[in-house]
Amino acid sequence: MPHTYRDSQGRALTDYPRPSVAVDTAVLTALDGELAVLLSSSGGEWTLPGTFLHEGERLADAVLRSLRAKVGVSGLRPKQLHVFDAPARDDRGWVLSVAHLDVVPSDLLPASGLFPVSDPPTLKFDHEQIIDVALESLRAEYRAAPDPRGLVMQPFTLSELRSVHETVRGISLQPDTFRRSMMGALRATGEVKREGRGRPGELYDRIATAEHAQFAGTEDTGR
Amino acid sequence: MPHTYRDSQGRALTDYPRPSVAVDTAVLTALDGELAVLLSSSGGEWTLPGTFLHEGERLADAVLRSLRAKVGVSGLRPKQLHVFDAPARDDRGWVLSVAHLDVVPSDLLPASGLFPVSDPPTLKFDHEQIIDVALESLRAEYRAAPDPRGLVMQPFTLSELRSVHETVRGISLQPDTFRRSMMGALRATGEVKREGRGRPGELYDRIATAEHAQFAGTEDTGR
DNA sequence: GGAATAGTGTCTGTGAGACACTATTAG
DNA sequence: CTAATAGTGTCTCACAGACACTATTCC
Repeated sequence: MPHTYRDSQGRALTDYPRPSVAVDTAVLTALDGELAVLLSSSGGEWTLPGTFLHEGERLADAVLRSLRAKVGVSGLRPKQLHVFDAPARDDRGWVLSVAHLDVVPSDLLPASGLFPVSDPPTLKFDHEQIIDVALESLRAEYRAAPDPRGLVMQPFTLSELRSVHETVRGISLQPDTFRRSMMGALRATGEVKREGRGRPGELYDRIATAEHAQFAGTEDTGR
Repeated sequence: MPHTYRDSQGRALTDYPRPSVAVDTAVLTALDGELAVLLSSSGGEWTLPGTFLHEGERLADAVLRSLRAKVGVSGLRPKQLHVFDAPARDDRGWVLSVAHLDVVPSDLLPASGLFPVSDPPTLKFDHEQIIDVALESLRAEYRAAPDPRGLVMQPFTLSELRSVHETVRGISLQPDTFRRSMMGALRATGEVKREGRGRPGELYDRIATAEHAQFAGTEDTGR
């Protein structure tokens, strides 16, 4: 049994007031050409899925636990975003919230809990702010790599990849510029995808060792 | 007196185990053409200045309090970086640390506590990691604006500004490219600075309304 | 004058952005 | 054939990077 630490006044750390620490996660996904966020409703109010941090637990593990419990999804990659610390942000008491982002293909999520990020319901606490930060973070990730969160099944055509980028960034992109900006980070499989009319698209994989692709993108102004 | 919240098991938030929450701050400054970090030594070990979060206190205020107490500086702008949450990171118990960055002109700091970031002493906890994150964050800020942290006294010449950028980024920059990249975010005062030999430099202010200056910079390869 | 520092003219290469063109499929 | 989708050629513009030049000061 380890000794309990005592400070110069002979008090243990637990003799001082401590906050509760929660994790709250913006689970984002692409649905019908729009980004959607997963919400749960408790007591007539909408919130992001979250939980309190347990003793000896990592923040990322608390996120995974809360998602398994509330949504039944696992195997994700939580990314820590920001600590929300306004003393009165939670009416239950002194609660810090460590906001996280995670991304899941929409078919693993319950459709009933998904709301478009462009028009979510009113949320409790500071959860609307969390969604804003998560959105900005996700967009930054997709500016830097072809599909860092695995929203497209490999292999994919450039149309499919572009469609995901348009969804994530909320704008339409020019096919030619998009193609050229991505090619450096993709590997051709040699296969093609025949589907419907038109010339079949070539299929690509992401290059694993990707310090690549400073993709900046181009808004399609609709000429 | 407000009611204490009780959950479905009739327990208050404080009936569950909670971590202590600390703030630790990498206070960076420019000293002798190098970035330096402020360290304090307690019990033969070097650490970043930090403190425990008090009840009802904002994280940023805890940072300011710790810097006033340990360094006697105030009026800074702490930026939250990341939560370090390894359960065993602090041998005193379960302590989360919210890492922060702050930047202070070196003449306000005790020279005895300043160490070059390129070669710091061995630090306790995960504080070396905090310095790394802080460095990256500071460099990103200086890539985006002329002097976001006020390391140069206004008005300044382009030489002075460039010198600060070279210090922050740890490389030397070409005067011509640097000048052109900065001009869009500066306002000429019409004054000049006469000092020593050579043509006097024109003096500039930062443009306050700065959504400006996507400065990327140029390493001087030493032709 | 010479040395030192500040600032400009201008060429080159790269890459985003845009538009028009060619290529390959289904029907 | 036409319609539809995929992909390329190439022009323009902006800008980083580089080098050489001019400008203004002190000594």
